[in-house]
Amino acid sequence: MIIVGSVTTAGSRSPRRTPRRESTLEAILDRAVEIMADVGVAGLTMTRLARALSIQPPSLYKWFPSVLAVHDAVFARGQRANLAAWRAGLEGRPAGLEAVVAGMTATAQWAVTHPVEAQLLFWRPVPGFRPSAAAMAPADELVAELREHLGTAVSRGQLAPGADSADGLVVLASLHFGVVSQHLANEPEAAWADGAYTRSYGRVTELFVAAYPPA
Amino acid sequence: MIIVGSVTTAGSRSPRRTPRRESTLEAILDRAVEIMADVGVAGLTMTRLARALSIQPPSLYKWFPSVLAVHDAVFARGQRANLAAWRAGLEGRPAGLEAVVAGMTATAQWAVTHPVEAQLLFWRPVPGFRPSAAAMAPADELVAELREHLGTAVSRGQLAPGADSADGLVVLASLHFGVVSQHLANEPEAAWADGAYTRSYGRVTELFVAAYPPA
DNA sequence: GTCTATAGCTCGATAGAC
DNA sequence: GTCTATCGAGCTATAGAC
Repeated sequence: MIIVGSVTTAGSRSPRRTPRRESTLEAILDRAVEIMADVGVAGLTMTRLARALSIQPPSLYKWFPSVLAVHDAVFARGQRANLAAWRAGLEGRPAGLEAVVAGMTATAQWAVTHPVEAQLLFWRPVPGFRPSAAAMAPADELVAELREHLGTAVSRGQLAPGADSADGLVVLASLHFGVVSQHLANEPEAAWADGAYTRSYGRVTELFVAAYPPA
Repeated sequence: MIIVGSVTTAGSRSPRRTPRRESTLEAILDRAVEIMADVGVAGLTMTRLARALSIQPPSLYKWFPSVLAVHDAVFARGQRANLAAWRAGLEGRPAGLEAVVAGMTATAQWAVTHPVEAQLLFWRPVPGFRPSAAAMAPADELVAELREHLGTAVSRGQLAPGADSADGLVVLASLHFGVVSQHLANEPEAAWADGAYTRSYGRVTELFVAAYPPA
């Protein structure tokens, strides 16, 4: 009775989502992230995870059908958290450019404080791992909301037309992930306020406005 | 008699660098890169490498003392090639901004056409692998030359003062690696002219000029 | 849902013959 | 500088008792 794999048995009458089960799963994923922080994102194994949980490896297969399913679950939880950070960041901000700036900054800060998840989400460091469509869904939502706010910014004259096009997203993503990637690769230990790259994150939005200057 | 490891025995009278030996080493590294392309940068193993070379794993230890030494050799060769690409790119260009643009574009193109080496050089995808100082040396040279050209650009009034500061390098690196990282993570198969990110690489330098506009 | 036992594989690396 | 043989370890995953 596996509920975490990509295929779930429709119509099963087994209890799938009890609070108890949910919190156990969370604890397992917490440990998995700790291990990835220790030995690298690609270094997670069922044996190591079991050892960290003080259980035997076969017991893990009651929760996850394979080690890649664990990766997928960490990935999915990371995407949900990143989306939540984005939404929390723009909460209370007026729609448009201000919301974009606040939201992007919030996701950048989330990435910096969650380097393991960020590597898993934004690079491809694990051979053989392809995130499931369900795990990717929050990312699609985030992009849709971002694009909506960019459209608002354009219609309010805060950005030039085209800022909300596919091209504009490419520019914004390059600027954003440029800072995040450089931080993760070169000074992952540094805090947001201390990192050479993160410290100047504000330039990301400044330069994006420079790329799409309002009339 | 290992010559590839980080420690070399000074004063040995054995032939260290015959052309024959050199070309064998190149062939081994070529295969290593092929394997990394297949199974991921972190998926290189001595066993797989030996299999690809149609030799037995113990034979490999005559050339490399460990699998991490192979990683280091691929890394070192990549850094040398990247530096060569940079220098070839700015050859014949006038010193200053034009040279910076040409050189950066050339290294970006090198990275896109050598995704395996680029991942190894610019991310940290292999648990336990730390490049040796010798392998890093070409990167330091490149940065020094880049900084020199930025200084020239400033003194010629092509960029605002500060473009050649540590801060300016941070901005330029973020812009540059933003495009490269997004390309490698999202559309590594796409050619330079076809990729959504690489196609607009020209914006990198445009935006850098926007960040440090001449008076 | 935990365990023991185990199959079957791959791995890094070494010893030592040729 | 190639090989065979081998050690000791790690790994994924399954079978089946409790």
